[in-house]
Amino acid sequence: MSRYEPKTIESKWQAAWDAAETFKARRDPAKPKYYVLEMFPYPSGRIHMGHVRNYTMGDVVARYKAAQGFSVLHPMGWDAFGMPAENAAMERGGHPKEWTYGNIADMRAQMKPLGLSIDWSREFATCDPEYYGQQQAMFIDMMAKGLVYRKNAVVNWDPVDMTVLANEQVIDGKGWRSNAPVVRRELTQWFFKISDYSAELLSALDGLKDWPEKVRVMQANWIGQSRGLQFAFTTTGAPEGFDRLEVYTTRPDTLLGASFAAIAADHPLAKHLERHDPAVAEFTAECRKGGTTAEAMETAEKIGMDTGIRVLHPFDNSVELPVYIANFILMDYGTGAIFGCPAHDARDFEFATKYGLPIPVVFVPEGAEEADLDEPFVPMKSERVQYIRGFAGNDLQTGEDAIAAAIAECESRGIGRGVTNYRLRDWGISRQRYWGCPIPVIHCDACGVVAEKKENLPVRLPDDVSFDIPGNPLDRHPTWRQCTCPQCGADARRETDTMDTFVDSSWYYARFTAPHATTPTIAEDADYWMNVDQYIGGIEHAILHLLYSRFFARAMHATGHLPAKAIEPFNALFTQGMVTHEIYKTTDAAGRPIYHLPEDVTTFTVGDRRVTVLGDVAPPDPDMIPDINAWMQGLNDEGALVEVIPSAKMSKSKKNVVDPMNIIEAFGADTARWFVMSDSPPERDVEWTASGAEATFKHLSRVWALCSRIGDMPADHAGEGDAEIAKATAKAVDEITRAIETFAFNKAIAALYGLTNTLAKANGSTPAMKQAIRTLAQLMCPMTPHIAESIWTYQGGAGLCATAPWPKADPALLVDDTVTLPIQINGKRRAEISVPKDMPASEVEKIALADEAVVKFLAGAPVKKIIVVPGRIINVVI
RNA sequence: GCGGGCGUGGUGGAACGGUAGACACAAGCGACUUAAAAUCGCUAGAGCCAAGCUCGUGCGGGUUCGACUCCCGCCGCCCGCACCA
Repeated sequence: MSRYEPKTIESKWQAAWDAAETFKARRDPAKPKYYVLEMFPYPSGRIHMGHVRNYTMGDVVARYKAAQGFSVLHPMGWDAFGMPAENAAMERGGHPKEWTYGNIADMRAQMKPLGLSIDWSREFATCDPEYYGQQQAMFIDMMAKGLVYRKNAVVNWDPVDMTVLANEQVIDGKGWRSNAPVVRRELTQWFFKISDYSAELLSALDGLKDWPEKVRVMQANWIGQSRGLQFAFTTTGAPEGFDRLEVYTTRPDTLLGASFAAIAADHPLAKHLERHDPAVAEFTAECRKGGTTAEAMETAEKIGMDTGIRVLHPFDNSVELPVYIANFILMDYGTGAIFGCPAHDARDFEFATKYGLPIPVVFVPEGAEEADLDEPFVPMKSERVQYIRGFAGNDLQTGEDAIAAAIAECESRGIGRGVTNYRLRDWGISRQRYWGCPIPVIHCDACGVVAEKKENLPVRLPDDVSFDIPGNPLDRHPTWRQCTCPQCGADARRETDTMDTFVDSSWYYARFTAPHATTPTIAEDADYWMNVDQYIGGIEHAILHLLYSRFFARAMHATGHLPAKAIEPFNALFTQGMVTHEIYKTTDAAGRPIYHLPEDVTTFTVGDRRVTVLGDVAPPDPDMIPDINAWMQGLNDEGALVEVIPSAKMSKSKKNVVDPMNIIEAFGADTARWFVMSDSPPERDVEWTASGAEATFKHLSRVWALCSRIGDMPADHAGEGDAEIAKATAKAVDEITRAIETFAFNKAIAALYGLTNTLAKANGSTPAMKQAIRTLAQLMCPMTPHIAESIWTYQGGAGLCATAPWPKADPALLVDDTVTLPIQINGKRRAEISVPKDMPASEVEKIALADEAVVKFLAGAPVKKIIVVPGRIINVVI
């Protein structure tokens, strides 16, 4: 066996797998299926280390499951619509389509050398008309089911780029690209009725046992269920049509602490008032102005304006409360109107203090007397407090109990009703962009808004568009909008909004089960392959993508495109950590930071100091440096000394990136794959270090050398220790199997190091050594499939290692005949003994007490108690 | 503010309530070499320069024969949400 040359063997085995169609997913009723999916990439043009880590994890699972006898589906595609393609077209010319498909080709070419066990025959991009046409068909089905609707919504509008911006695209109140002040504008937008499923999306989280707790909690918070009372105040002095004011509260128990009511600036009453009163208009404009960012919200002062309108307290019509318009009331939560209870709500307290409103106390801490408050008293709802102004019992009780009693009491008095509210709002999917899935509807003067006929799908994006003028090219296309009404046949106009790209990624997992079908899915395929057994991706998609996918699967079931079992599409979810790297920084004369790529710096140790300098410099001879501080100061004065900032997510702007292609070029894919799986647990961040990558390559070279050495052994070499080798191998099989099952890839790799070290030191018989290294190859195969194939073949393994059944550990080899038991005296380890594994406890006890070291420690003291945990430990208490 | 998570050698990290620090990186020493690289071997939590002992998993308590692990209270860091009535 020659030297370890990853480049040669990796392309060789990739070709062999291709030729054998090793990874083609086949519907095989005789086998259990396993569907493993990594979140598909956006085709930016370059793969990065995060991709390598994500896809390697999926690949380990896929290859392992295949070896376990599952029929595996492991596909790959492209989340290909979206703004960057249009931005590129605006900046550099060209067409988003060419840019996108060019990037896909580039990225595919970068991914293939990783040797992933992907069924490439199922590949698609969401911008393929065959894909988005089926998405349009489902949109039409969803319209028919009432899951789609249009309404006016306030959006962030960029007046220069003439487009709607997402909240994340608004920076300091300005458009992220145009830098123009963003205006709030009301547009008619398309929505999916995800709110129909709020309760179910929440309750079904409990069933997702194999999802990270963190993600379930984040989703639950996002859906934001609350239970409260909705009721109407009677108003006085209000304009016609506003004689009642509906409010929602989660604290109806504090109703007798009400001192004012407040409405949002966008509340219908406020809007009515602003039309007739310039002062109100000025105030509501002020409310709307504030930034939408979190910090702006945080620091914004609470302001209000007394409308002069009064509401009557529902329990006592002689009590009148003023109605304010206030900037901290949100129109799209509850009813957009509240009653304020300053004593028990921080915001209401701040507001009441500012405007000199009364602060009536409803309850006090257990055992306390009523007193004026310097700050609001807001206990946990589970805390017991003494009610003073309760109306459903002035007892010592928890807020929870009081709220339930208050709702019941109000309902019986005919004041309002108990209501469950959700923060989750309907999903606005309209985008005024070109590079997205066209919404397949038609506007007809006679018939209104009508769905396109399915036989006319896909509604294709026109190719002849330009991006030299801001705005949506579909709007200004000379002919694309022209069409005929599917209902009456008259001339009509196409919708020019396209869908949010989150729609594209909300069902791609289902499409992979039948990627070329002329319907969105095919029942038999979806039935066989769904659900995704293991989904792997970044935590950044914990909320939106996963929640939308859960909704979409339900919508697909409701429209007949997925079986009932698939309404929760992802059985298990794993969120992997990031790949991080140190950041190398110097500063220019003006003190501005300059960042440097890892390959542009050199690090060495001088004494106990780690020094990083610019350039490819040879390490200095430590003896030549009499004064390290002076020497480093010198480097600093030259501008050569680099500041090392602790590891952070790889990002282009900080230049702390390592290009996977450079690593594959230098060390091969197996090294890259092994390294990203080693050391750190997969859910945590892993730090990429040059020395680590190099060390990995050295290790693989050692395995190669070991294989070579075993290959050179004479066939009749007897050696010794075959039993120990078999045991070590069995233990490794057991350990690695369990590690992979539990996503503890770092532990699997630690065990692989262990077995390799054992074999390197062993001197077994030739057949025993060959058997052991073949097993080692199989165990390595999920992480480093190429070198595994080479070793497997070289050592006489039959067929491909990738298709060989996973090794099983003989249980008899996993238990040792004798065990070493530590002996503790009063919980401190003092000695150890070796005993046969099934020796009765009483015998063990005797031997332990007779042990020389134990006798010495006991020094004749009486033994109070002795605990023998079989096979584990002995503890002597004196 | 609310919610979730984490704190172990120089570093990444192991450890069903049962020998803390597996495995690896970095480091040091040695062998081979004219030399270096590569390779191989050894050392390594801290302290008492050794056998051995003492102390050690953020801090303080508790439960237990026994606690990195479980419970209570602090401290620190990370992440998510955030004017949600």
